[in-house]
Amino acid sequence: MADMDRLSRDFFDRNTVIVAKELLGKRLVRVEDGNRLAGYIVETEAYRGEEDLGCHARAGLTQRTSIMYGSPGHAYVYFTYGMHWMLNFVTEPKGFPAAVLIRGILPCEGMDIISNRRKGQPFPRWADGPAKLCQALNITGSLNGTDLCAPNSALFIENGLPQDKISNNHVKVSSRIGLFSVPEPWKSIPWRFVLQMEVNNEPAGR
DNA sequence: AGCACGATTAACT
DNA sequence: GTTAATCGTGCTC
Repeated sequence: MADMDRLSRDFFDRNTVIVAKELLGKRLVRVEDGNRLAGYIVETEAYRGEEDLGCHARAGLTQRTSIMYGSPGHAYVYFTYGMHWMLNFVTEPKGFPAAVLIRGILPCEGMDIISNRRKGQPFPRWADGPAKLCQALNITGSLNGTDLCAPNSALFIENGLPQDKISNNHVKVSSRIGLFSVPEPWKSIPWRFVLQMEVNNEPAGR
């Protein structure tokens, strides 16, 4: 039953760092024109609260950050560097601004569409970056605010790999990427999680 | 109104 | 390793 596989709001309504780690191995699903595009989440980062000077919420409540102050289980999609979209999931109770940045997925469904959008790149590197996966799954600002827990949502998460099947030995923890002018301790806080997967050089099931 | 910079990527030396 | 591409956001004047 695919619907029982979908993560509910309770999953996101927890400490952001725990959610970021437990999102590893889950399956991100994008429904577009009736097609399922999907991939296993392999890299995440936690951004947590106004005191986290790496988090957009350091600026307080603004039009852009308001989604992070809302209910957990919604998509926060923002535009940066004049050309790239980034996908995040809002976490923690309403009123506390926090989100998990999805930094990489391993595509597993909709391979033809994804590979066409990522021309020139070899599998499994079609979506190994926060902007790359948004391009691969056609995620833009129109999906900002999407409720991941609503029926018929264009974006949601499925259980994917069972949590107890992911050994801590396969999860690499490090500081977050790209925070050049962010002061310590936020610059080095170990809130990045990477799932080390064994991957063939060819997509499965083709 | 103007400015500096960004949770990046691809292409280059 | 270095750099251009390219524009929304938040801050200062």
